Amino acid sequence: MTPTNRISWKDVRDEIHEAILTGRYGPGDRLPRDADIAVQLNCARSTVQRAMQDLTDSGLVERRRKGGTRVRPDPVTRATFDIPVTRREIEQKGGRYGYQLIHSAEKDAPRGVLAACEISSPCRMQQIEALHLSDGQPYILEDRWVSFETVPEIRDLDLTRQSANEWLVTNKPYSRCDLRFYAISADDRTAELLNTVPGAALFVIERTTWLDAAPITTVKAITTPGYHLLTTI
Amino acid sequence: MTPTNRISWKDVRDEIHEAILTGRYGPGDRLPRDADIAVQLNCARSTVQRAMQDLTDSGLVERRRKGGTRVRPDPVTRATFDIPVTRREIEQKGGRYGYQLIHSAEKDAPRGVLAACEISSPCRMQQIEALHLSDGQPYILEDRWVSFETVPEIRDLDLTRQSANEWLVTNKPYSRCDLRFYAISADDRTAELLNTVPGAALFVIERTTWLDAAPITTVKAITTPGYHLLTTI
DNA sequence: TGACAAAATAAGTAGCTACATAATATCGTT
DNA sequence: AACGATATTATGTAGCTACTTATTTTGTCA
Repeated sequence: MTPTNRISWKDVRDEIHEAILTGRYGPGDRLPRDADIAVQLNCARSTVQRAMQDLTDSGLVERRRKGGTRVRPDPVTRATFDIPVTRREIEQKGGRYGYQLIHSAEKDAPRGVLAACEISSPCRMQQIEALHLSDGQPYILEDRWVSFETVPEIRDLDLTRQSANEWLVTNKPYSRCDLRFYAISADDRTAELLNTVPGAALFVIERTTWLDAAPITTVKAITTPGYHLLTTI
Repeated sequence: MTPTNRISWKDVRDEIHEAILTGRYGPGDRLPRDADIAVQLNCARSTVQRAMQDLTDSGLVERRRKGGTRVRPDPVTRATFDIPVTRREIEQKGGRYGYQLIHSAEKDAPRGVLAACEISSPCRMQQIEALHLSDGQPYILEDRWVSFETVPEIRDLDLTRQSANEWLVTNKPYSRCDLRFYAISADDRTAELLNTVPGAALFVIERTTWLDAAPITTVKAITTPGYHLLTTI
């Protein structure tokens, strides 16, 4: 008998979450200590600990040694996004993926790129412009700069067949990644490449990756009008 | 003697991460089972478990019972964003916060709002338009719809002094939150309110919150030109 | 009163055991 | 060979103990 009357850490988490939702604990309030909650809910402290860790990760509570656990006084909305390889993103939406290299050349990295990579001295990098297509229509225009130092192979890669996006992601794992989201107005050239009108509002995903302190690549992914980025549920 | 030669789960995580970075395990490869790693690194299986959980959360590996652990074959960039209350966001950037109610009235919720709230039948809601200012300059224009059913108090609130953003966040915790990011072109009215030119590209953060199945509010936060959203490090 | 040292406290971490659960692998039967 | 029942396996979870660490509180002395 006794059909799993054990309580799971998710139960504990939901219980506490519920108590915050119903206002039993408001922003800034201190929660009972783990050990007391454990006794009250008849479970082990480690179970409460796991539940609390989850609530901390989701930004709902703050924990400090000796200070105890309290509901965050300045609630934040914490959201997680998954940004897949562009090919997969298009295929998952049911589109037929297409790829087109526009341009690839060695150049002096401009100021903005150096800043994104957090390097101060001038530097030559490989600039790659490419278009990702869904069902033949432009989907994302990527403007990428790749560091020779971290990715020497980039000189000899055939980027007409495989995108740098895909090659890098499978061959150059990173230890740090910064993302920036913003909007730009399409200039004439961008508009033409993306098959839209100059001045159109475009959503931009900018990403820089590093291996330890060394920058790998920085890329500006300019999306077509109507592009929405959603939280992963 | 023996000055903490115990190995931490973060050490284990970094060790495995390192092994993936250096290519010892590539996308799709299967890692040794937890127990073996534990023996190899001379720690308990629970320590390896914790490390693996962290690597799973960051999207680097996949774990399946009996199937074992493998490096994700389709690597994703997983990013976390914190979106604070607008007042705090402005203050943290060193700006002086200002707030201005533009308009508040009961209305039939339009299609888009109903869709965002995932409700099918027509519904009356409170529409609130307000402007958040930084150092007297427009910063974010918010177009908000609040459900009477979940938030009956909204009828009697004085929104000329306190923003709905702030009131809701401290008084109506949510159990679910969806976010959408995209870009729009400023129409004449938006441009005037945000003190910019019609056609300017604006970054939009749209957010809908629920308490269980019941929608609380959906809000379109239209930012001023130049707004960037960064990952939290 | 103020400053500093010592004690107390609550979370964090590591280790162990035991059992649950979900996949997969195996084997026997038709 | 195809199928289904069964065994095996690797991760998931819960409980316990012991110890560590950061932080606050208390206490003592100048």
